[in-house]
Amino acid sequence: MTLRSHAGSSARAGGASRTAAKLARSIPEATVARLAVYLRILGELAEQGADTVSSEELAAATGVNSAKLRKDLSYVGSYGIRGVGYEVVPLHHEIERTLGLDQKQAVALIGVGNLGHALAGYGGFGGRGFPVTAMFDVDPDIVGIRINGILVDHVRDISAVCAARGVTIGMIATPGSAAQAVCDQLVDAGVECILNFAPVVLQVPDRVEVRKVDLAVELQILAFHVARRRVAGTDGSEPAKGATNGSVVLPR
Amino acid sequence: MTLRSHAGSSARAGGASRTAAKLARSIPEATVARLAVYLRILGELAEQGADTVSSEELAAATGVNSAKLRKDLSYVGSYGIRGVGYEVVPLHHEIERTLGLDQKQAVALIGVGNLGHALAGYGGFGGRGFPVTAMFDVDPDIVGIRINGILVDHVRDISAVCAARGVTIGMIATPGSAAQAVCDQLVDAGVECILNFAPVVLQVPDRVEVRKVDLAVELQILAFHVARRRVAGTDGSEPAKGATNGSVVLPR
DNA sequence: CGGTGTGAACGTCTTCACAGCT
DNA sequence: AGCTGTGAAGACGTTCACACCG
Repeated sequence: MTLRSHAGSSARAGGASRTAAKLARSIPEATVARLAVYLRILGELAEQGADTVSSEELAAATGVNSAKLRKDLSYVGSYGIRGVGYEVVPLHHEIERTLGLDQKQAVALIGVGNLGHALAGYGGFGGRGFPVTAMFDVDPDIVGIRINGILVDHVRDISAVCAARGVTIGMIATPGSAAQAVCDQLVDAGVECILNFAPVVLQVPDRVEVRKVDLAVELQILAFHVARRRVAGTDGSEPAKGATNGSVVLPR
Repeated sequence: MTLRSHAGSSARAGGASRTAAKLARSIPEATVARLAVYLRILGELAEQGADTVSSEELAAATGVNSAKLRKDLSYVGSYGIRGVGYEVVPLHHEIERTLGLDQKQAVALIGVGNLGHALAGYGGFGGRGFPVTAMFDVDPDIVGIRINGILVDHVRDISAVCAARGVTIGMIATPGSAAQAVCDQLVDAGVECILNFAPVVLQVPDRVEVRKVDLAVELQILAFHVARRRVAGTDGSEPAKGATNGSVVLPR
């Protein structure tokens, strides 16, 4: 079986999308990530009773430029009214459908240590269509307890439990040393999407999608920017409105 | 003061890099993120006593293709030996210097709830040049306790304490409703880099760099891929080795 | 010969600018 | 008149392929 490895902070590695490329509309990965952000703001606007938003307003609230926002929304369809803006509720609904959030995804959490506890308690999951449906650990003090009503099972039962409960997404929050073995079991259970918090590059078959969240990497990227400012900065010169290239000046 | 907002999952919004663009070497943001990954693997290789690695080997271990890896490394300088590979220790050292990791960064953590606790206990920080030097919360049960030897202060003292301890990076792990106020105080204290875990788009002055880690967004992106497979997938057709465009086929 | 370093080609994402609808 | 939707242009990042060096 061909293996594909995954790296980078929150990076995708590639995959499908050759089949039937012309038949269906195709959405850039970058757009998908932003749609999720628009969705949250639209939800807030709906709660506040707003009927419509202009691309300019929604762009300001989500921190993107309005042309990009309009192009992003054009991928989900034409839900705007020219001269007026977008209808909040229909647009919200349509983005949800586009992201596939109308079907709930059962999530498994592996590793119930510090981070795992935090993830288990994170309200943004269950409340937003991602009920944590299974939990696993190896620590005998943790296996058998209940968190949010979910029994923590032993890691050795990952395949059986995940398959039985129809888990579609796995979150790995184990130490790095255990991550690959846990990942292999998830793959055995048929899980095809994995969110990896462990600081290792997982090897998975081509059909499995891995996203990585690497806290140390995030800090290192910020450290780079701090260092850059130390030398290049201090001059107070504004980078000119709208300067948005991703490059950066080296410390030396 | 001009405000700039930040959105997206782990996204940068733009900024500097117009000044002296030709004078210093310029590193793409995407490369910076990967350098941090190479660094970790190089550390492991060094521990195992490896002297040299080829681009092919290091690429396999970090999950990127070898051409990209060589190009990335060319930004830090020529530390490879043709016909042999890269010397592990000198390369490791040089990447550290390039990322600015030779100078330790004092980190402040705001919000010591579930996630905050996990972040405080995360070994990858202190051990890797990012000592958590200050912690803040509003909960009277938490203010005053010590975690890893660090006293948790009240959020109202953010500016004073951060300025006094030379904090350069702030991590916001508060509920969304508190995040902007906390962020404003960090900015007042002179902090210019912020890692935001709260599900809000922070408004900051141009000089401040924000990175966002949004767990709900990560899951939504994966959900999108699950939904995509449900319709387009199931055909088992391999996407052809090396297919790596970021596009994706819509559920409908 | 083997593997790095890099110009050039390619593809993707972003921005611009305006036609066209309400 | 105002704002969306989108082709076209531009910037950026990735991949290719090979010259060059050890």
